[in-house]
Amino acid sequence: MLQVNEIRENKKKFIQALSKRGFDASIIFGDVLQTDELRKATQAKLDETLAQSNSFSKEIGLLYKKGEAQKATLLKEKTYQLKEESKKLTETLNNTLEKLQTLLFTIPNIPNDLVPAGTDENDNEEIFKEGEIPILAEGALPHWELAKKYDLIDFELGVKITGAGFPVYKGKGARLQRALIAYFLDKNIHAGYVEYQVPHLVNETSGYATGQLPDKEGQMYHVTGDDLYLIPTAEVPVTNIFRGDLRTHSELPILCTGYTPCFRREAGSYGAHVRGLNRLHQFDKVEIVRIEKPENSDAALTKMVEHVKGILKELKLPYRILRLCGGDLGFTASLTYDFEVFSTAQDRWLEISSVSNFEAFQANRLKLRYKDEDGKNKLAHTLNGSALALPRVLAGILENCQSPEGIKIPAVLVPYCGFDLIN
RNA sequence: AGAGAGGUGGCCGAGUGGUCGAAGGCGCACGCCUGGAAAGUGUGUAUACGCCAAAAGCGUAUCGAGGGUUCGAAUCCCUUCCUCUCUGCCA
Repeated sequence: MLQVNEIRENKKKFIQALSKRGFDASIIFGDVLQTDELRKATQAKLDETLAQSNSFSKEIGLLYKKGEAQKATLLKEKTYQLKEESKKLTETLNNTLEKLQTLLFTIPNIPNDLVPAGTDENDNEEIFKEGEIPILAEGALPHWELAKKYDLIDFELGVKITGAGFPVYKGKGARLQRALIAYFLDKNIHAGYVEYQVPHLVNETSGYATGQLPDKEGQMYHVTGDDLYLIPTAEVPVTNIFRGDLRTHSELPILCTGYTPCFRREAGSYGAHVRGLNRLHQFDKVEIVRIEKPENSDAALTKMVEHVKGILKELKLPYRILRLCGGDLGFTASLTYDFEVFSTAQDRWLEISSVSNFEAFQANRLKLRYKDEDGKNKLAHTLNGSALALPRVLAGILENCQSPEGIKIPAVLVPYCGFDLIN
């Protein structure tokens, strides 16, 4: 959520920046500023009314003490009108505030200067590429075939138990999953992130605070009996740890990591692109989250990108980094880098990580602030990224590391899973 | 799930209708004292919004949240959330 003051001060700049998303903000900004003016005026009037009524009340109290009940009764009469007025003003104020909030909720974050204009993923900018794309032997298989061949993942069993998109991992498949989680967490901890284990269901307030609600209501599984949502990413519970906090500057930056399963309804897409592990309703992910001072958030994003690069390099997976264009940028993000691993057998890139700076957008909803060096309270910046999402990393490993002898496990994972070959 | 108790500032804790944003203590900050420290002592120490160029200052709101009664609510009433104790259930 943007701050009204920022909109007022940077209206032109923001409209221009938002146009990179294909979002025309000119009308809604006008609405916002107008509504805010009304809010201010109403508030001022209300404050004045209440001030007067407060002073009368004090006087009445004093008069009673002095035993001058008659004078007090006279004064009481005067307050009735003020009361009426303040009731009306309060109602107007509440309506205005609600309207303002509703308006603000529909405005996406301002794209960073680096964000290229564009409408969809074709306009994303490739900024980095690393790792060799292996030349696979004749008859190389996509991961879902490999998973079947080596009995690693049972998709049908998941359908039986739950439904499509809920795979069952088995034997070395399950062990590899567990190894990846442990490996990622260790890498993150080593880089200074503190590990958290958080709830997998969150309340409505948390959903609003990180921006999943109301924007992506349909994407989350809703447990109606208790009015809770299954988390679509650890970002939600982890970031909400800091909801409402007022920290001191010396506490920042705060670095967190956590493993959770992620639940996504993802209605809409069919065909080969959702086969196997490509798109699931439940998958595992290790997330990193940072709370930063505004002046450091750009550098922090770079650090996160470098960190993820380091992991992929160790895994020896061919990958590239994309800078998302305005049209592909998430609602709450200001700048996002997507990591994609190359799936050789499918001959396509698969997204495995998304690293974003949300600047103050989330913090404003979260009311996450810190006291800076001058004692001023400021909104912090929040960032997060996957390090990493499991299924497509697994797909990448299966497909790129396959050989006639079997699947050769990347060396860094061997200590974690306890085997170096799947055959 | 049932019965009871309770939610007050960074923390502890007083406050049951009137100048209460809230006693007192702890903590913290700054100063005094000291050769230095401790002790002692003085001052200060919430957040949001608004007015003001800004500071100072002022106004308004906030004692879990929402609503009500009242001229006036931390204090009374209703709803709701949460915590604790006992009972029940349970990995």
